[in-house]
Amino acid sequence: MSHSSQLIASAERKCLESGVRLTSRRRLVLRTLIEAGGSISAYELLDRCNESLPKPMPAMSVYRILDFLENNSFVHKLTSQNKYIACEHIECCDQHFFRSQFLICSECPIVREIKLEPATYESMEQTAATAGFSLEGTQLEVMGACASCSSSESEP
Amino acid sequence: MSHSSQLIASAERKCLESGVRLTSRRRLVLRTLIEAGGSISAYELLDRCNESLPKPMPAMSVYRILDFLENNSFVHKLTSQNKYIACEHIECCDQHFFRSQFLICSECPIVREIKLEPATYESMEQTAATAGFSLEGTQLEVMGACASCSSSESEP
DNA sequence: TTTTGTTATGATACATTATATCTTATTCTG
DNA sequence: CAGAATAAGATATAATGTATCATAACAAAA
Repeated sequence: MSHSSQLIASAERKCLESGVRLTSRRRLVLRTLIEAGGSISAYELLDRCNESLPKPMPAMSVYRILDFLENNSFVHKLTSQNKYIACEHIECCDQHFFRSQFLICSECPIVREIKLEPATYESMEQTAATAGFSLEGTQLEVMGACASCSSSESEP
Repeated sequence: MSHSSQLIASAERKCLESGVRLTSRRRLVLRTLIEAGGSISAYELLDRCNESLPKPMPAMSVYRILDFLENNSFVHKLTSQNKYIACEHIECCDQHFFRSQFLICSECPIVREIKLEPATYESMEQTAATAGFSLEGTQLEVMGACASCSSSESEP
């Protein structure tokens, strides 16, 4: 069973549990995004989906489906990039019980979703409090160089 | 002297020092953004600028000018919002010597730019390192409720 | 001070990202 | 099956941002 099929199966299970429908369109969008292996734009995703459809789907559908997939934590929007990425925790026992931090490589398409350390979050929270702000379900997006890009940085 | 004039004067001084030109268009855009008192979109900014111009300026100009103002640290782009905001440190002795954290109120247009605590940054850096990422000049944008919105939260 | 090069802006077209809205199809429920 | 609810299609348009070529303003050298 391929990696993506396994993830789709998990998503399927979660949908059943929560009583929402993972229709064939939604499955296609999710699978296509998973197989993209990184973040892509909604229109890029649309194009790739349409390659496997006899009749192209309108852009509106992709946005609606992305909405659904986001609400069900199968997909995240990288707001700083206007791109979308499959959640790295589709197979986790439960929905996200922690906050995410996205490490976005500025050289290549790699994006890693990692757990935002509670200590980091708490210290941000405290700083915010000094300005009278109380943070809300924060998704952190930070730029950087991934392992392979930072090692090949100074090559010919 | 009004608050915005004071800031413009500081910007003027900094430009002189670094040998770049704060032209009248650029001054207008900066002043308009300062007077907006919060974050606004490029087109909103364009419209407001055009109100004080005999002949409207094209959108392209605003984007170019925003580029200039960003490069000179007079303005920041809130990438998660596709909006722009005047820097809160235009009057500081020097260019940004620290990283910024933007606290964006999800209820009202208030945005506060505060210093990202080095400890917070370092702990993020460390977490990132476990995924092989090295962070690059990170601007943090987080959502929350500002002081006045969080206090009036449960009112009629 | 004219000429020349650089920087800034104008003008125009277009690309990209996203939403509104009305209609049709599909699926669920009684 | 009827009717309700949900999902998807179709179409139009809004919002955000960039490419590119032409012109204007300014600065520095001749």
